[in-house]
Amino acid sequence: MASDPSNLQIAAAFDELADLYELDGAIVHRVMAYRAAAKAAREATVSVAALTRAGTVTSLAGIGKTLEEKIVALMETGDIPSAVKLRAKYPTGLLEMTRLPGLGPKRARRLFDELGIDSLDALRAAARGEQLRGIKGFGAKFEASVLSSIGAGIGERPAQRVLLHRALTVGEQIVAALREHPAAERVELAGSARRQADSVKDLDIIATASDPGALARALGELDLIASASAPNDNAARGRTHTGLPVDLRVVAPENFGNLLQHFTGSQAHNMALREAAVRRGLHVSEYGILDDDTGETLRCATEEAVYERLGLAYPEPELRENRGELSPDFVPPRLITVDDLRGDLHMHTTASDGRNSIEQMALAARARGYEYIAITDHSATHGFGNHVPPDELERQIERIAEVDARVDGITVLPGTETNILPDGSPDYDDELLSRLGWVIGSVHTSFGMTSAEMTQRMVAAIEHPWIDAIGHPTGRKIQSRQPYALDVDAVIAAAARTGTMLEINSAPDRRDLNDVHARAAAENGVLVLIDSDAHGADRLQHVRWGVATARRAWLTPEQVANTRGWAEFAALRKRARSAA
DNA sequence: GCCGTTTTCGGCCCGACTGTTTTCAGTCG
Repeated sequence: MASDPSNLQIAAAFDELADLYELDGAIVHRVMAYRAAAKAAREATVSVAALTRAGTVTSLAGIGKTLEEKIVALMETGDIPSAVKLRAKYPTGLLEMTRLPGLGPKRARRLFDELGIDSLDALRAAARGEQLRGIKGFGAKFEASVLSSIGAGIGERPAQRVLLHRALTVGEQIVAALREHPAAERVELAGSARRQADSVKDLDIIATASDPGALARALGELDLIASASAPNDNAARGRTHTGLPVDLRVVAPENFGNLLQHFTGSQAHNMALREAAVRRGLHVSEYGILDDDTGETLRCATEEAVYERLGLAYPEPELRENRGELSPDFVPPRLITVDDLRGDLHMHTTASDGRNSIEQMALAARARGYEYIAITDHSATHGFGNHVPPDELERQIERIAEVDARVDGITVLPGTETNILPDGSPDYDDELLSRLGWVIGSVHTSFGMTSAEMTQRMVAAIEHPWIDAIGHPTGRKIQSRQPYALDVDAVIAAAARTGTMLEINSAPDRRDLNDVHARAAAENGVLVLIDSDAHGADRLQHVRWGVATARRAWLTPEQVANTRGWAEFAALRKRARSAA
């Protein structure tokens, strides 16, 4: 391999091995070990390849001697021998087959062994020919289900998840509507939406009610619900008009804490929680906590009671990913909230591709209670007809100064979002950059560089004296674009060394830095910035999504630069530090 | 395959649902 495999690539290799070993009939715990190792690699805050070279990779929980050898092979040869062997044995079509509902690795393997079915096409043909029912454990209903699933396009691609902001927009309306119902008592969102994950698969809602059946029936009657299956006395299931599944469970008040905890997850958190409980002679489920000694089940009205019975500190939902929140020495951090923000350092106006004027942005920011903003339109080489050439930026500086002088109660900084060119330099000259109050550097072109090249480019930008912060540092777009190849450790180290801030961009499809990287940045002493990247005054509120990511990164207000008042923030800018 | 106040082997979370079953394995969350 030309350069070290990234943590994401190592994680992908382990996930693939988990799938292949599962098809191969390995015991479930071995498969789980590979999946756990993939999670460990994906969430490691340092380069797994670098740890491997240093001989310390087995210090990561879930990675032992065997997996260390596989990483070494991946680094030295670009592949893992056992994966090569298993790939030759099981066609990729088999993995696509296991995406169909009701068809897992065991049953897919049986169809492969007994009928030679190795693709969705072959499976459809066999189902049409009624050949599946000849295999023990398969029947006519399964053939019909296969044809319907394949007809619906399931299996051709992994199930698409919905961006958090879209899911919450409708999810919060559904919760609000259910709370209005006369039978409703408590109604709470659970699941990955409650944990503020990047994307969600469905909406889980947990409720208590004076008349459970009435509340369950109410779900399907909401205008927000396009279709619903027949509700029973304590559960209902429906779909929104965009097809997002919604599950409502109505429970007894004395069990509400158990259910809410269970359905908030994450799965990894719950598994680790139950393992910790077993070591104390307790068994946790959605129905309560069973005590081995007494044989009694403790039911919990609140989540707090669940964690308390297990002797654990209460973790906010955003922290429930089994990333240390269940450790005995876990101390709940005071997580940042939207109300902690005092400024926004990344937004656009009509000078580039924004929809509003400088003044409109300033007034909207002031209405949010901010003390300061920076106007950061795109720079000279942005293209798309939205660039700001140097002479135009000079006029923009004048316009911003005029608004800053005229509008009371908020400081408006003249800034730019300058492109980081392939060689790492900004696309305005230093003299012009020095006249600004704030500069964000972002990569918008040449995404295809190697990791070494991209890292060198980014570090050069970080070392530039007039670049105060790096915008959307990895370039990822949730569900649509992978981050560019980049050694994030090196970027964090350079940012810490130079006093350059790293942004959590709040655009709901970016949230970049992500939770894992933002946590690593803060732990290494980098000041994190939460910006809206608003292209209109009504988008300043997008900081909600950046704050959500920051909370998932365990960030406190102290670790986020723009929670400071203006005087303090001003002095933290790299340009102010250099001058001092 | 990992891991250890059950330590180097024998465990490794919990329960519901489904279709094909006559007692359950596999799948799913």
